[in-house]
Amino acid sequence: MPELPEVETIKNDLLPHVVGRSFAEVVVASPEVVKAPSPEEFRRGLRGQRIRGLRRRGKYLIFDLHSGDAFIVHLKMTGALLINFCPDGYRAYFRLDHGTELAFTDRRKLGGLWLVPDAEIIVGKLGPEPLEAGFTVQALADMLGQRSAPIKALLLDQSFLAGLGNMYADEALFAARIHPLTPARDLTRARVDKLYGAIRSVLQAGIRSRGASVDTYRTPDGGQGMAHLAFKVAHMKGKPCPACGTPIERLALRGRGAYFCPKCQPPPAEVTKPQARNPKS
DNA sequence: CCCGGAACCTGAAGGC
DNA sequence: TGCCTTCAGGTTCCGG
Repeated sequence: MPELPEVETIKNDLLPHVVGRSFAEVVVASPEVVKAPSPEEFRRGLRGQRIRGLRRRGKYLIFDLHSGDAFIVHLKMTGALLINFCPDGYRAYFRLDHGTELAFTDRRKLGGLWLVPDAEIIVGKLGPEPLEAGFTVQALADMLGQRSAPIKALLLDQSFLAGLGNMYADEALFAARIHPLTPARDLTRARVDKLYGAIRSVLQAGIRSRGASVDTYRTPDGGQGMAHLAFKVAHMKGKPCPACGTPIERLALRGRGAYFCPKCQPPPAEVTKPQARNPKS
């Protein structure tokens, strides 16, 4: 499940192979992965274009082209970009002018490819980058403001903050000792400070470990990341909390699994006693 | 504007 | 053994 550290790793690995190259051949094997324009316009429009740069924004991978167009990839859950290796069942295939081959694979076909005249059409609505200098602890405090949504729902909202996904959100909340259902506006400033540091440190650790290879995540050379080996709560239901030994619990939040330690991350008051709300009293 | 839930997609895993 | 349900979750859309 590529989140910020996984996409950052892929970007860094691909960078030396693609910058300055141009697309010599474009094959779309699964038309449904091309989101814009039409698959045929995409194929014709991308062919011949030269790559000026490659960057990451949130979980999007952006190939900036000399024409000003942008070729954008989102891997969603099961997508991968492989270099010089094209497995059966690939969704799209790209050959660059010096012979480098790129294959886009995506078992579940949730991922997407775009060719747009301006990258901002796709990434313009994303929130701030958590690892950039402009994202300060005061900025986070201001963003949380009077929001009543559960803190974890906000952390997963890409227009709120770009790049965190389910795994790293759970890890950051554990590191900051915050229950995932805590209303954002109920966080004390001390908690916001801890959360800010936790978000940045779990993402930086994830990048250093080349991402987390749960499910089908692969680096462009087909290798795996090691970040999941350091996870403390994500996907650890029933396993002992590394801090206190209490079994990790899972609750459903917005259709996602939220993993947390019930002792280290005590629930907010309203969640503790839902049955106290009795109309007949 | 804000919030929550469903849908999309496919394969693995668990329960009975 | 086999069938059924649940889980996995990034994003978008819809309804209150």
